[in-house]
Amino acid sequence: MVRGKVQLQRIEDKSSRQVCFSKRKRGLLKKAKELSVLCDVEMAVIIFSSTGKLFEFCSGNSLRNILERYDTHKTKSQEIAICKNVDKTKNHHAEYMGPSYMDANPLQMVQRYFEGKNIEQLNLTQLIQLERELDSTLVYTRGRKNEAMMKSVTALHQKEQDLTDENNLIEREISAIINNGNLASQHGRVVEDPDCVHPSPLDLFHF
Amino acid sequence: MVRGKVQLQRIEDKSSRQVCFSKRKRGLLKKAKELSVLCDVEMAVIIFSSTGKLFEFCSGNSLRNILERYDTHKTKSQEIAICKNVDKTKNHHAEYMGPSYMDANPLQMVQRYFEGKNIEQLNLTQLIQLERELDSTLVYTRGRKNEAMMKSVTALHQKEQDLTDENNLIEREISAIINNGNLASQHGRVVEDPDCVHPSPLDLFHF
DNA sequence: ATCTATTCATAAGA
DNA sequence: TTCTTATGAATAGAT
Repeated sequence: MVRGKVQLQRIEDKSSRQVCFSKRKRGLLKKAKELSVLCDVEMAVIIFSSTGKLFEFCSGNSLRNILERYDTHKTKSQEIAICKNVDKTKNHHAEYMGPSYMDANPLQMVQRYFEGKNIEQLNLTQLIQLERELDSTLVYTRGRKNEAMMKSVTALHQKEQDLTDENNLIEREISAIINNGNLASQHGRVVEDPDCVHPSPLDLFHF
Repeated sequence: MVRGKVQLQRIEDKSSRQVCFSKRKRGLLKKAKELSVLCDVEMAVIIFSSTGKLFEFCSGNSLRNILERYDTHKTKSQEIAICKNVDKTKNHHAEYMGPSYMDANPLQMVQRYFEGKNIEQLNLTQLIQLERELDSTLVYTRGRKNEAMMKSVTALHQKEQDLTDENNLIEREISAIINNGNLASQHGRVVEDPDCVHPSPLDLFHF
């Protein structure tokens, strides 16, 4: 940006690139801190240098918290949209199922699993095992969820196809009726009112 | 930073703060892009405005990938080494604890949570919710595990220090004994066999 | 690492 | 919100 502005492309010389990284990283982290303080926002910056070293900044005291908030935000906004669509089409999915097991806090699930034992009391070996199991279960659940979503999508496509076929059929029937009507008119020499336009078959459907 | 430099503190006027946020966010994201391109680094920026809106930047095409790399970086390298040490040194952690809750298949946990309902029978809405809850629980469990690991490490360091001190003490005692022995030999004019070398004090310990 | 000529970012005002 | 502008900041290249 100085003494002849630089092009926005990878600096090929390794040493210059390293120097530039060092300077600009400092600048960026400074700007990040300023933004978070001046404007009172929650934010995180994660940088992996080309040598694999990690640099980070976060506004509060826990980057992990921000990542969790990010996850929540992302999953919520996505899933709400998907849920809405799915539930609109297949709303027997959204039927009332008695007291929802889902209302429990996630931790309550673990505690129930450990038959009331508080997670704080588990030792390291137990925690490692629990982590591994939660991970597998999460992976499995994701798989099931994706499968369920794919089924929904397939079902929707099928429904779409069926409706399209039905529409075509009806359209053809209507055309036939109209044509018969025209033939009948012509045969009976009935003069048509020019202002009276036959509606297109498609106009019969409300979109 | 201009027309009288600003103080690094929260801008109290809401409107000014909003304007500042908008401008500086743009600037920061631009700088982030420049850094990632010029210096060819992997990076992510996550910003939540005070109104809760999410803004993000990432160098590649998936912020999620970067977050995973972040997790890996933070946990794996540390924990593998720690796990080995911990279970070797404090293996009362691995002691038998009666019928292990951990022996259950991860899925059994979920099924117990759903009171016997098979996960295959859950609908999409339930699966999405379950996924979210497992995710939170996993994050929480990881946090607890890391905490436990850090405690173990601290304890190990202390133990290491204690052992080192003890070794030094013993070493000094042995040296003293050997020196006394040498003095005695010289006084009694006993001819030493040159092939018979006194072992170093350290050789008394098996590593 | 330090210096300096430039370009960049942006606070304030319109 | 957007534009303009004066000025402080950032930084590429040199040392």
